[in-house]
Amino acid sequence: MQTKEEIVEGFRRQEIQRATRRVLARRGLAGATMQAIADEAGLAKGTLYLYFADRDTLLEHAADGAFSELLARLEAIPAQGRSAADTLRALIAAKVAFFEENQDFLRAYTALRGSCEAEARQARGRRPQYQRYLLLLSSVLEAAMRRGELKAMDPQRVAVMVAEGVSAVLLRRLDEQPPRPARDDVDWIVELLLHGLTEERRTT
Amino acid sequence: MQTKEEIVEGFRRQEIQRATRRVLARRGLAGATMQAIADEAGLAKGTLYLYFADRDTLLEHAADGAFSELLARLEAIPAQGRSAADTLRALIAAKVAFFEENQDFLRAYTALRGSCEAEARQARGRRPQYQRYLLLLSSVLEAAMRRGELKAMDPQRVAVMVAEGVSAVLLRRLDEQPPRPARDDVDWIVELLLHGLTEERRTT
Amino acid sequence: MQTKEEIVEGFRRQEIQRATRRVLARRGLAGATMQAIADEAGLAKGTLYLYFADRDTLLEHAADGAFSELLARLEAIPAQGRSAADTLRALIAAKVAFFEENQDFLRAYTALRGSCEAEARQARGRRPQYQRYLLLLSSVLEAAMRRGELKAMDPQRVAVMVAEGVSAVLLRRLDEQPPRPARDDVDWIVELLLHGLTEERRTT
Amino acid sequence: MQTKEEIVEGFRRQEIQRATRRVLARRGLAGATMQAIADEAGLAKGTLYLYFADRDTLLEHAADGAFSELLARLEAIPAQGRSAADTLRALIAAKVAFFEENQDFLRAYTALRGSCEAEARQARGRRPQYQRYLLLLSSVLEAAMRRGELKAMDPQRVAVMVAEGVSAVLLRRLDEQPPRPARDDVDWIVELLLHGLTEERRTT
DNA sequence: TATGAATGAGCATTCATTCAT
DNA sequence: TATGAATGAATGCTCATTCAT
Repeated sequence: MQTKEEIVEGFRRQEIQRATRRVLARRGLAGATMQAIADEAGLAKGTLYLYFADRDTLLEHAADGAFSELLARLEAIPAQGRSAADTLRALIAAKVAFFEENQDFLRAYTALRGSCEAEARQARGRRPQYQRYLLLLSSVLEAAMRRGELKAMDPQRVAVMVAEGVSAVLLRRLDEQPPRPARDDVDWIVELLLHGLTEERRTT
Repeated sequence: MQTKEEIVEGFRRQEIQRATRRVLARRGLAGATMQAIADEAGLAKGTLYLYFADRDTLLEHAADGAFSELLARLEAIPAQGRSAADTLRALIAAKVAFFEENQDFLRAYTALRGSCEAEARQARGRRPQYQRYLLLLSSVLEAAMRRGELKAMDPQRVAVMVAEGVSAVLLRRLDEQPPRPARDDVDWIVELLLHGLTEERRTT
Repeated sequence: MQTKEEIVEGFRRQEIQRATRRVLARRGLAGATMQAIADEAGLAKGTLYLYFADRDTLLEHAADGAFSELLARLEAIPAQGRSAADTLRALIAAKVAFFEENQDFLRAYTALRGSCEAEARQARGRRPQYQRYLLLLSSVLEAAMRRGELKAMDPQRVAVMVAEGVSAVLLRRLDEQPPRPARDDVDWIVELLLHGLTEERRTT
Repeated sequence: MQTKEEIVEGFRRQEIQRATRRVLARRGLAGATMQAIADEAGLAKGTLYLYFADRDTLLEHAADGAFSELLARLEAIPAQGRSAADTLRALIAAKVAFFEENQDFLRAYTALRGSCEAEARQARGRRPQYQRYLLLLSSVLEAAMRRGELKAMDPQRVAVMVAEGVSAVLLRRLDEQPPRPARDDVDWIVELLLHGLTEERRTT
């Protein structure tokens, strides 16, 4: 616990990451030049290199930072003593809120996935936040399946589908003009996920 | 109908677009330089500018071309005299096949969405293929709803969710090593979409 | 023999090399930026890269070009039917003239030998002009030794000493202000090389 | 004689110069960044500026330091009561030893001569060690000439030739792989310098 | 004195775009 | 129409130098 320096360094890194996300949001991936980021952060270009090895690394960390925050929020949601439906609803609502708040950044983020370099590194490290997110989802699903609340299905695959489906819907929604309040969609999505499209007659 | 010239021009444009997609697939967005595309197309760099105003335009058209093809395939699927479930299955299967065939290009394509310029233009034009795709989906859904095969829900929103959910799952699946045969997932996805996660007892 | 293009390319390369040598002479190694060289050549910076892969390569070729010219002059000197002393005198005189003409460039050139990259590549290819130069010298010496005109010594080592000694003297002389006419030194150097420092009494 | 402070300062300067030479030897001119030198010296980058005005100055002093050492060794060789041949042999042997010991540094040093700034300053100051070295050599030569041991020639010019010839041979030898023991060459060089290339018949 | 975080000018290099042929 | 040599703006990155502590 080497205080002062390490803490200051941590803050600087955070600030730079935040600035990066703002630039990414405002000007897109191509517009996120080191100069633009430095300006946004109120630092000199060279200073960025004291905290991040190169542009790719910085961009990656900027994304990681955002996803870590989302993960933190999701992991703070207690699953205990709640129905799967409620937990799912809570998780999705949190995600919706997060996407609303970070919509600009997320829009640009999609682009990162196409950059060769970044992807190569990702392929190795496999963005751990994402794995933990899937783990979180699938364990909630699995528990509910074991309790008989949900159908027995492969929880991992379902987790991917839920995660990605929701992300994609939310992401594409960002393109809509004007954006309608995302919160409206939570019930909707949950309903679809739980009961599907078919009108089913339930036994009395 | 201004024959010869226009037709030749059309072919050239197609060829260039295809070359662009191949390069995009092989080398990523950053690697898709005008020189690389020209080489792939067997043309000189300058010639590309006779057919497309600039790089952004070319990239956009290259993407449009691919999506037009997908759309053509989907629109060729007859909805008449089939259950909604079957139609949905057919549509999804076609999409899965398309994603399989174009996986490399699609991987790179995601990156396009981060470029400022392209997005600005997109925001205006709103990629018409996508709109038609949604229209196709939602009309299938709406018809089924009217027939009582599916629950009454807002068909537009559901269309978005289905479209995006499926796309996202398929897209992310491309990162998996080794990729498992996508066809396996069709049933799976259809089941989830139609019946949801909940174990429902159906009336006899 | 693919005329036009290849010839034009050859000329351009020559021009660029010459410009490089002028810049090197005027502003030193550190001052020989790509921009400075481009300006001197009356070209755009980017154009240089059409002819040379990178700065290091350009610098190396610039040097090679100069030495090739020196070598050509030396190889044009006939050794046939002349005394070793005369041939040696002619070779040294030619070298002196060359150093006079290229003094500024040569001053800067010394620096190249310190650059890691360049040296690494040199270590492999061992600057062929230099090898040929040594070969030329040592074969002249060897022939004279066989004829009994010169003492029997290892001609290779002597060649190195003569080559380097003369080069070094001429090189360092360039620093002298004001430079005295180098031609004066030819006799001097030849005398030293042939007879040494000792006052010897020759038999009648 | 302002003790303490001045002495400590002197030591620090020496240490920094030595560190600089080590870095220069190990990493070349371009690799000798202020950071690398500071690390090698175990100091902070900023501290270097307390002892040397800027990088150029430091590099120059580092070189001067090495040459001062060489000069000290050479000046310690007594010329009294020895033949010119012996003295010359001793001087050359000492130089050979010095080149052997400092070969890495000397290799890098050559590069310094290409830097504009350094050269400009050098042109003015004319590296005093070099002048003293030439003086040393030429006075030895002159004395021997006066005693009739050596031919009457311009001792200054001969000194330059001897100094430079030997340096150059030794310097280029550093490039040879594998390096043969330099000591072997002393006799060789002395023989050439004293008696030249010509086979002379000496009177009885 | 000593430090090292911050600076920003400067460099090599790339590549979309133009235009004379 | 087609070409590809030439362009030069723009970018990522380095490193000598400064200065608040």
